[in-house]
Amino acid sequence: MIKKLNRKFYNRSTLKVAKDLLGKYLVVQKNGELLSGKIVETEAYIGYKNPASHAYRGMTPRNEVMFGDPGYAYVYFTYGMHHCLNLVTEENGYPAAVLIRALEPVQGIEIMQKRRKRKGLTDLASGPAKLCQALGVDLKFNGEDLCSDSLWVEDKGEVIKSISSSTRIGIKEKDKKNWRFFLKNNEFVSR
DNA sequence: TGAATGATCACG
DNA sequence: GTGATCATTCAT
Repeated sequence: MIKKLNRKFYNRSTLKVAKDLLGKYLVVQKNGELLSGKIVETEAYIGYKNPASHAYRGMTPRNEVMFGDPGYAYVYFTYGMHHCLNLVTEENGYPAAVLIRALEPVQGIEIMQKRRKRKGLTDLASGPAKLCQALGVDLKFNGEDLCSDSLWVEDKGEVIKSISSSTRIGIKEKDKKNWRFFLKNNEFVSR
């Protein structure tokens, strides 16, 4: 049974949402294209006290979506060339989101290969900026409603075997929180 | 290991 | 305005 995750799903503990998203399917529908992939790796960014979060110094024009209602997309541009996709969690006023770090490509693989200029499967969406390039996600998706018909997550009833966790990638603070989650022994996770 | 490449933010 | 920084990727 396939069902689109509703706002209630996102309005929960960010760590729970980050883990529950593994094995679900991210879908992007745009310009008549339908692209999707299984979520195999996520990271949690929670609250304003954690220096690793964009929300650490309070609300700014860039991160304001993180402070809003759950179930919306937070997309940001970084390193002068890359986009990253987050799904906003928890109640309005509390800044938190789950970074989607890697997908196993499922639908629209030829389009992804063309966008990524890569032939195989494992290199199409095995990183937060890679999957945005593959799916065509850019700043126009910032603030997009995940309960809409252009960007959403589906539960196909898939049962997850084993979840591993580790420290988050690419953040320099010595925060030892194991807030990165991924499917064990999955070949589509980053690096 | 380091270059690419530009938006963002704090500071003043 | 200015300068440091950056939840990355790819080629060397």
